[in-house]
Amino acid sequence: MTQLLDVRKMNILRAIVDDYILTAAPVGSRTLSKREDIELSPATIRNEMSDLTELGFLEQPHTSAGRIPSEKAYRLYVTNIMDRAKLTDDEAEYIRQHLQKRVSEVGDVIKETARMLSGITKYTSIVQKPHLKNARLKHISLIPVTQGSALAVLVTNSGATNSTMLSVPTGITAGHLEKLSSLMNARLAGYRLVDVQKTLLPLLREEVGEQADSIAGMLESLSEDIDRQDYEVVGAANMLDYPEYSDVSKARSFLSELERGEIFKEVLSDGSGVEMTVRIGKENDNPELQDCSVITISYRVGGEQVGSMAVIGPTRMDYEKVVAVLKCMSESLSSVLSGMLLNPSESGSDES
Amino acid sequence: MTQLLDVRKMNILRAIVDDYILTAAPVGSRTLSKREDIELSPATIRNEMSDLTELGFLEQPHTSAGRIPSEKAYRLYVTNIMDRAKLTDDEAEYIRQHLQKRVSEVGDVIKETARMLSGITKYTSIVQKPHLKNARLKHISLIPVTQGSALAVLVTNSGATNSTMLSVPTGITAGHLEKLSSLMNARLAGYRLVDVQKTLLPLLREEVGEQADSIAGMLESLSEDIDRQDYEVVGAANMLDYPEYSDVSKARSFLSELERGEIFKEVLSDGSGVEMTVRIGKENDNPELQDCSVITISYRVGGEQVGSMAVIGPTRMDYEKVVAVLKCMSESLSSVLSGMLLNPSESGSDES
DNA sequence: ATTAGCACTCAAGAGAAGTGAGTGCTAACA
DNA sequence: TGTTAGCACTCACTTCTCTTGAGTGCTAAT
Repeated sequence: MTQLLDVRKMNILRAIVDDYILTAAPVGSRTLSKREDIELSPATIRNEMSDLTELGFLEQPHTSAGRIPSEKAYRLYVTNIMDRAKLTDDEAEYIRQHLQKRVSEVGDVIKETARMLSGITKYTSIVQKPHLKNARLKHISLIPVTQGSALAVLVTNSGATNSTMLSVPTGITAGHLEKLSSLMNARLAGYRLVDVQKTLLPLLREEVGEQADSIAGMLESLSEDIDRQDYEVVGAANMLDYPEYSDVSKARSFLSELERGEIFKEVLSDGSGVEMTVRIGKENDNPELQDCSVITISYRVGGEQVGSMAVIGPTRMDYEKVVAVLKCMSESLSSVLSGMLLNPSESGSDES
Repeated sequence: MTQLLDVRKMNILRAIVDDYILTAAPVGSRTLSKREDIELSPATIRNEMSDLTELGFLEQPHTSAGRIPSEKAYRLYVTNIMDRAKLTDDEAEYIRQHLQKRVSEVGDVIKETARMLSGITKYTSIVQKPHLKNARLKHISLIPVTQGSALAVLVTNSGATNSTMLSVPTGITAGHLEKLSSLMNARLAGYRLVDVQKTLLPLLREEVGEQADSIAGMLESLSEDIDRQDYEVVGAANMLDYPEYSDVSKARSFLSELERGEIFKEVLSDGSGVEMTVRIGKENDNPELQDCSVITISYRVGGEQVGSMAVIGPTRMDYEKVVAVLKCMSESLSSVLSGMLLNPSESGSDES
């Protein structure tokens, strides 16, 4: 798909991107010619740079400034480093170790993942909590709380749990609840929650007979609860370290947008099945992200994709590092969660 | 306790504080003399300002600038507006309405409270989720999840619930869990959770006999869970709107500190029983808050204080508004939560 | 006791000049 | 023909000086 650049142009382009990622300042020909890996005179480099500009890989803020990479250049760059990106064994080990220290609650592991992700990359990280849609219902309890409310506790076969408050209509007694929950266990256990939600809950409504109407609302909010998605965001403040956000009002609008929370749906949009996606600058729909890059990767529990995580940084982010860290983090989180949820006594990547 | 300033000085001081809160710029004598509520010549005002400076209520950034209020001045100011601060009925109604729209989960109500708090004040808000310490245990369920883990669900007599994952040592069967939970229900129900945690859980350990050691860990993490406190923070980005934080590095360190989360303990420190506290500038221990003011108020469920909320803004925050909003918000949240938890079918301020 | 008048201070803004990193083009060179 | 040295040119940035104006304190008059 790409007009292949000759080796020399490639080298120069890569050098420019590398340098710009580091310094955020336009790169000039003399700077490049001083590098060890480029043995050309400034003049020659200028000629090549001129070509690269014409081809759309470089941009010039103004005549007398150096060049900065265009988004097209980043794209090419990313394609190239994609496979190369890998952490050293030490770093990978560090991540795995740290993640396994916190093996109590799923929520804590997610939080720690987000923390490490932003701690290592120095960018902003978002980690989605595992959703339950594809998990199979193992058990449901309806625990009466007051006369007007009950707690529904879902346990899935992957060991994930979720509880939500239901408001119980007057007229439904504890006895009813007990019957309802055993009916649910009989009918729904073993099915994927997404099926429970879409097809089985409505069916169930028919079956309960007289109280059908009163119970409808409860089933509805149960269904809503299954959809509920939650996120951990860490390191938003990191963005203030980059000259891209030295303008306070820009920083402000970025942070506000993050806080609004609508970003998440976009950023972590499944891309169902795709391992990793890289969105560079304008490739992001959200205007607030148009001079950011977002790299997203999914994670799994027992082979099943249950959530994703992302790193958001300026377009000139250190793609190689971020890609490498994300790969490793996804592996580690997948294995830790699988260990916790499927096989809690020991930590392995066993499937039940 | 205070050397009473004469009426004129008071007026001038109040005018200066008012003006400075609005503009964040040093206030000069001419500006003041133009105000309708002050009928004095600039020169006279200068004399008074000179006195006020000597008394420590005003500061001068440099010779040829106006004056800015000292923290001592804010203290005095706050003392004066404390009772006066009150929302109009419309505003109060608006808050109550909005809060009651979201009556499903406690978590949502807390989140909405934080949102409104920062939305109305334009500062940063922190709202603590209600803690359970003083609630009385009504019921506890231990639900087996996998062979190695179980979910403990606490239900209190106030209707609050909490669930936490426990890792179950090998050798403890579902039967054991069932016995344990009925033992717990028999022994612990009706006691305050703080007592359950401090005295009853350890006692229980003796009673379970042979498995005492294996179960100890579970009881331990149950106890930890009761202690767990959680917060909603909203509007951190608002701070970037104020010239106080136009310096990016200052903004950065503030935001980082917020994200670290240690602030919360300090900010929401109970002050058990105290309704409202105002900490101005250096009165805050945390260095990152030393040019902020923090106003904290507690809220209740059924008369019992169960959490608090705070607004953080620059020292020149609009104290009157913040105090008023917090008062109202505390009332509203208390009544909504009491309604939800104690008497879920209708929304009143009834006690069970 | 208050105020008008005046000299003084000082931060902030507007130009003006200098600096330096960068470019593109041309001509010489291997 | 591809590479490089040389040179004139561009333009953001820094530094400096100058001006402006909001503010002060002090003194003398009301």
